[in-house]
Amino acid sequence: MAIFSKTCEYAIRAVFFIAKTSTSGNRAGIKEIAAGIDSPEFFLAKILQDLSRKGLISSVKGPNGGFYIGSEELSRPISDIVTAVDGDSLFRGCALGLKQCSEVKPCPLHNEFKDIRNRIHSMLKNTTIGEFNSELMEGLLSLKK
Amino acid sequence: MAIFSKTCEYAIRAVFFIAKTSTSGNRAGIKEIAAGIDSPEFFLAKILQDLSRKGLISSVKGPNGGFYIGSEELSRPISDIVTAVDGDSLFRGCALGLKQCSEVKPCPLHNEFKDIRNRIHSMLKNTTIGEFNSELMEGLLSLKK
DNA sequence: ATAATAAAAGACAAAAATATCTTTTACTAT
DNA sequence: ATAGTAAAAGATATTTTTGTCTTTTATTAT
Repeated sequence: MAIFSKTCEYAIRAVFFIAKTSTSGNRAGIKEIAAGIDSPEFFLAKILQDLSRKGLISSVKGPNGGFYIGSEELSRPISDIVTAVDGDSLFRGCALGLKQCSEVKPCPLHNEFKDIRNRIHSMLKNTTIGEFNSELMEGLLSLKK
Repeated sequence: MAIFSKTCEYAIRAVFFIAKTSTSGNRAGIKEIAAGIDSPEFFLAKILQDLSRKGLISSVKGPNGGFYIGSEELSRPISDIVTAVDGDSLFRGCALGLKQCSEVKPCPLHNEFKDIRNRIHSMLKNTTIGEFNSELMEGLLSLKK
C-alpha cells in the first residue's frame, strides 16, 4: 500500500500544478492539468470540485476560466489537502487499526510508530502548497509519470 | 488513509497473537485468533492461509491443530509480513505515485519523504514478530478494539 | 441576446478490497 | 477403519475506490 490514496496523490499533484500556473498569473483548465500530471481527466475533475468546495483552490467557469490558487492559499500546508482527501488517520490513527489504542492501552507498535506519525505530520504541516513553484517552473521537479 | 491495508492490520495482529500462543507452547485455532484480535473469522482465515503458504507461519490440520510460529520465524522482522501482504511500496514507492520518481527526476516531496520512508523501513526491519510476547502475556499490550 | 466555453453536478461502470459461506482435504484420537 | 476436527480451497457477495460519460450551470466574448 502507498502512503496516500490515489485520489490524494492526484490532488496533491494537481494542486502543485495549479499553484505553479497561478504564480505565473494564469488559470489552468482541467484538460491542461490532467495532461500535466498524467491523471484521468474526469476523475480529477471530481477531486478538484471537492477541493474547490472546501476552499483549498478556486475556479472560474466559462471562457478563460479554470482553476487557480490565491496567494493566501499558496501558503497553506499540504496537510490541509491530505486531511481534506484522506482524513487524518495517517498521522492520528493506530497503525494496527485499533480504535482504543493509546498510551494507556497501546497496540504493540504504538511507541515505534509515534515518532513516525509525528514526523509525517510535521513534515506535511511545514510544507506549503506554493513552496515548489520556482523549481517546478525551472523543470527541476516532476509531476507526471 | 491508514498506513497499512485492513488485510495487513489483521495479519500483523494475528501474527502477534499466534506468536504469543506459540511461546506458551500451544497452537491457536482460527476462531480463537479471530476472537483474540477482533477480526472477521473467514477473512482472517484467507489471510493466514496466505501467510502459511509463504512460510511466515505454520499450521496443522485436524484435532489439536491450529496455527503456530516456529522459533526461527519468531525472530523474523515484521517487515516480512508487511511486504508479503502490502508489498514494498510503503518504503520504496513515490509518495505521489510517480513511477519514475528518483534522485534525478524527483517529485516535489521526494526529499521530504526520503527520511520518513527510511524510518518506516528500518523500524519494521528492527521489530521482530516475537518481540512483544512477554508484554502481551502480561496484558500490557492490546491486539483488539 | 446569443453562442461558445469550461467547471459543476449527476449518473453510471469497472476494478479492487473486504467479507462470508460451502466443500474438500489432512490429521488425530478412538 | 472410522468419526470427529480444523485448516485449505473454492465460490460468491458486498463495499469502497477508482474511473467514465452526460447534462446542467455559470461566465465570457461577440
